[in-house]
Amino acid sequence: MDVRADTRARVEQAALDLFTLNGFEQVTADDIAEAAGISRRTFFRCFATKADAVWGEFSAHVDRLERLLAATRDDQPVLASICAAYVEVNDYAAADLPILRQRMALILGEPALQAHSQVRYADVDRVVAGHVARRTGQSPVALLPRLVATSTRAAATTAFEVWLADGTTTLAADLHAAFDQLALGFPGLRTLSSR
Amino acid sequence: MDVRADTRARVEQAALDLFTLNGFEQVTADDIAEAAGISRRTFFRCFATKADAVWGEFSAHVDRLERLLAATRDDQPVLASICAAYVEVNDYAAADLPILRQRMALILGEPALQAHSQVRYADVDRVVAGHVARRTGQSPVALLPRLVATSTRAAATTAFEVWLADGTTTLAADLHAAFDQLALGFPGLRTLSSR
DNA sequence: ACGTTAGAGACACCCAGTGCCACCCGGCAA
DNA sequence: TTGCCGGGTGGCACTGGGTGTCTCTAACGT
Repeated sequence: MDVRADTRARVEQAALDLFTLNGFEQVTADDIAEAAGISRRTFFRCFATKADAVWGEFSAHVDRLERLLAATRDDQPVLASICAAYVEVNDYAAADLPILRQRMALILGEPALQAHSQVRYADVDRVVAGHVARRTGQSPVALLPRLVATSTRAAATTAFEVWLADGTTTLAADLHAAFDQLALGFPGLRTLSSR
Repeated sequence: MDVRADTRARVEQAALDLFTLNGFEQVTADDIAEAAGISRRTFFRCFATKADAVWGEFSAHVDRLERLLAATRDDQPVLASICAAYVEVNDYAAADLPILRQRMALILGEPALQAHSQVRYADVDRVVAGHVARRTGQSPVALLPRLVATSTRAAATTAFEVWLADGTTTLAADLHAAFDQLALGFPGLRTLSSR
């Protein structure tokens, strides 16, 4: 199983490189298997779908987000705690940033991966909605918890897009900028045509 | 082509009913074709994918949303104009509500359709972001236009979920409730544990 | 009556994903 | 050494979504 984890990482990198080079749709499972030196069947044992090869250990990130939210203090505004948790969970070492860029460029750029991402985001939303529900005493399926969950995730995704496209900003800074707009009801909309 | 549109509608209804009854994944394209009395190949000429059969004339809705946004007056707050446009474009006749419920229950409930929806939503987001960009003089790909687009869409989707789950509320009322929370920076978060 | 053309079916094909079985190899008891 | 066992692997066949292509037919104008 040590070998197994190693294989998984090797397959993942091969897939990432092929997807980046040729586009997600153009790369077949056979291509990845061949590049990684395994059989097609083994590829699908490492990753349930082609798309999963791009997401790495995402469920671990969701678990970490959940723990971070559970550990927040109650005197902190709800949105601030969510923002801090998002920043914390996306605090990568400088050495890991290139691979993060590669991953996110695929996820945000390839239609098939955008589609798949919705399923992953649903897990994130459940966690955030649960946090808001706990803090406000509402049901997790009520309007406010759900709305906060989806719109904070929208903020995070948008911050990622801007970070990816710009290249000069910090992910943490972009996340804070997006959350600030959201928490204040889009004050940027009130300074019209400032250009 | 009169026949064509007629066929399309018949196929769509057959697909909708089969999906509702047996689940999206369980129904094959052959099943739908047989139920509609056409060949499998013809089904895929009516709808590019199985998922598209659920969405009907969605691009027409997006076009209508775009026209509604273009027609808004500039002295109206940006968020208010977007909310009004969303309400307007989702103003169905009472007779059409059952089929809308059926459609949305599938889209919001079936994982495969949730995934597909992301691609459709991207078109909506482009339109809304363009509107915000025009109103604020910013680039459509800047943080604020994108953020407003994604979070208003999140609000609309959440409103749909609540409307669908509740059954006693009006879609317009739920949309307004969600947009109000968003526009005011979630005032509901400040009345903690009111239960 | 004649070609023309769009819609439909038939068929072959590609690829994602799954179930099943056979194999190989390291460990372990007799 | 022999035999058994269990996990990782490959091979293979199969289902199902989606596409390209050919053919047929039926409506159309002249």
